[in-house]
Amino acid sequence: MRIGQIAKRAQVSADTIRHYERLGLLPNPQRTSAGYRMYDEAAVGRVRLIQNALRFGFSLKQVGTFLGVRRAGGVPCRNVRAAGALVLEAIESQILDLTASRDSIKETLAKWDQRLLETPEGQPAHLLEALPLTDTPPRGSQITGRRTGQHG
Amino acid sequence: MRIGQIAKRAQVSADTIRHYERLGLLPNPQRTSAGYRMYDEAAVGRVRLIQNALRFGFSLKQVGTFLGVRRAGGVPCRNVRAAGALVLEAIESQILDLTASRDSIKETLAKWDQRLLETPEGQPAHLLEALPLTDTPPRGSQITGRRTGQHG
DNA sequence: CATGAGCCCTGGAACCACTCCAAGGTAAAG
DNA sequence: CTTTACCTTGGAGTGGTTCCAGGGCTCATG
Repeated sequence: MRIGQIAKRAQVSADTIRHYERLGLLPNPQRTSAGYRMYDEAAVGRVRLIQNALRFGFSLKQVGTFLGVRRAGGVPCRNVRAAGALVLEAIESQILDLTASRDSIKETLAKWDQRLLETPEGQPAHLLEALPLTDTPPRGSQITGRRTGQHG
Repeated sequence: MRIGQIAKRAQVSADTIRHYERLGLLPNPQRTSAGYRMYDEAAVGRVRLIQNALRFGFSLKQVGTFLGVRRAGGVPCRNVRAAGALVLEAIESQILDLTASRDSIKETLAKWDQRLLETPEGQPAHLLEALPLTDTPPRGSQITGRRTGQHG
């Protein structure tokens, strides 16, 4: 199979497969005389494994580490389990953060609507100045780049 | 004030301020003869406004648009309000996604623990293969790069 | 054989909001 | 004069793709 076939079967783009290869997550495939990548069935499984791990919340780097251990004859399962626990923690704290954000945003929108009612059309209502104040330093993003989950 | 002062007062790094300037979100400041940027009080407010807008969930690009309208003598408030509604929608759908993810992750971890119990130490438990299946295409990330919220 | 459609190749830029770096200049204190 | 702390610039890095230009290949039809 050529890259397009594999891509279709694994529900990713051909670019994504080449990307994984560049990062060393997929072994270098055989090539035709024209330089085309040629894959076998097992390749679909490897791509899907990576996708599943990403959806779970692992980073490509982590997946690469696990796969590296495995290729070296090791058994990464304990590491995988530990990393999974961290993913869960991160998600839970994100949910808390987002929930708090949502509440604050709702309040802000309500405040804005009132302000807009009190402001004649064409006049500035200064909504941006009415944003909640910065009272905590904006340290550390924690979003690891999760994709839309079909986790459940 | 020099850039470091402004940065400290607005709780951001000097790099961030230069970044905003590069993007046109902050006006080009006056310079000393040595080329140092010099700011007045109002600059702190401008930086904080941007930070507040980011925390709310707007992108720098959006903030730039709003500020551009304003600088052109316009009144972006209606646009700001509409964009705010979209931010709320996005956050709510993220919360739903993350909650579903969390549940699935918990299940997966439980499955893994059982598997690990049944697997002799040093043997592969194949946790990665036991990840939930890819049944939906992984289209579209939606994470807009939100930072840790102190929204409430 | 020529043409076109559809696939493939490579290396690199783009996304976002920064962050960090090198390599150098400046200011103020001891 | 030295040290320390600040400042300057342009550019690269983060993550997980996606998209692009500019070219080559394959196969089917005219």
